[in-house]
Amino acid sequence: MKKINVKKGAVLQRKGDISSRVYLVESGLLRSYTIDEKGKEHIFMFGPEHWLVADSCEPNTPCQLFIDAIEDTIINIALKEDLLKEGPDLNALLRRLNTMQNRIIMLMSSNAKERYEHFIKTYPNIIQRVPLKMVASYLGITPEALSRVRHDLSLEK
Amino acid sequence: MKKINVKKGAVLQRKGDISSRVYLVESGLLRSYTIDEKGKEHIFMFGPEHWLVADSCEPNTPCQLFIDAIEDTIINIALKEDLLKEGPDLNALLRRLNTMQNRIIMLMSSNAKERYEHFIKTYPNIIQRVPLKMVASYLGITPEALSRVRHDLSLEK
DNA sequence: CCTATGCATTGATGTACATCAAGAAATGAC
DNA sequence: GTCATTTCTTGATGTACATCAATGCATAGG
Repeated sequence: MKKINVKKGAVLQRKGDISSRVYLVESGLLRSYTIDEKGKEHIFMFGPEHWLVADSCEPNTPCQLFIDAIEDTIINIALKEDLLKEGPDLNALLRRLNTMQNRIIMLMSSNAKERYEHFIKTYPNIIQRVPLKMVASYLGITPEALSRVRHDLSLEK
Repeated sequence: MKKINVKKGAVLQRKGDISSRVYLVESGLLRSYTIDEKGKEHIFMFGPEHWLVADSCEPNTPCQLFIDAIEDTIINIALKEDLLKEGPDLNALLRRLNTMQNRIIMLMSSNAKERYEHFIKTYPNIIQRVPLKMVASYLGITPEALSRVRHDLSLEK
């Protein structure tokens, strides 16, 4: 468990790396994302303070995710093996499963506006800290679409 | 850990239930799915033999998923608490996280045809066992769209 | 301070997929 | 076997969102 400081923009892990590192965010903000064959970027998750950020790849297989810092960030680095040995935080694991389950359901059942409203409710503090185009990438829509959703919502009030 | 037989069509769990049961499939096929506010059904996952099927809801909160049997199925039922106590299968948990991560990436980056091809590659044995409309529901597209994807693919060869 | 780069917005157009509707084929009940 | 129900396909139309392009605003670097 090694504590380090990373500067905004620093890349901790690249797609294709073989790594079983896990990053526990103490302060700041990480993000994990992938780049598909068409060159498009998709944010998998944001990692604000107290979140665990990691690629859930199998041991000794190439990672699918890039991980980098959106803000200057202080992280604790651990290895999956070590976490597993010392008895991992099972509740954290369950919570993570739950988060991912919600995400999948949302991606399958919601349109752009619903996704945005859900995001705002679930992560009210993230929206002020990242450019909107990253929010769009997380939601699975384009920045243009997000801009229009926000415009429409502002009219409704 | 109780072993039971369930008939095709039997419902093991409903959305809104408070349940921390986990179903280990010995033979047969389960499915978990949700029904959204618009009344549309979305299959979250299929559970063929040796899979673990469960709602990843937090303890004592209502489930989001229905779980039922697509075929006559033999399952072992356990409680999450018990599994946690006796040291859960961590590798299975990691594999599950990986599966869900892949699903999220797929939903964000792939079109209907790519999703279908990915499904065929990943679950080659499921496709013969379920109606295509369930495959469509799993992929997040309509049965009509799936039918056309399959038609186009058959022409390509 | 000025300029370059990235970000957000807006409009015009394109497209993948949804929806609706009808018919054919398969499946199941009796 | 026959009838009813569900499933699958095909066509016509609709729509949410993507894409492309232009412009105004910030922000950062020299």
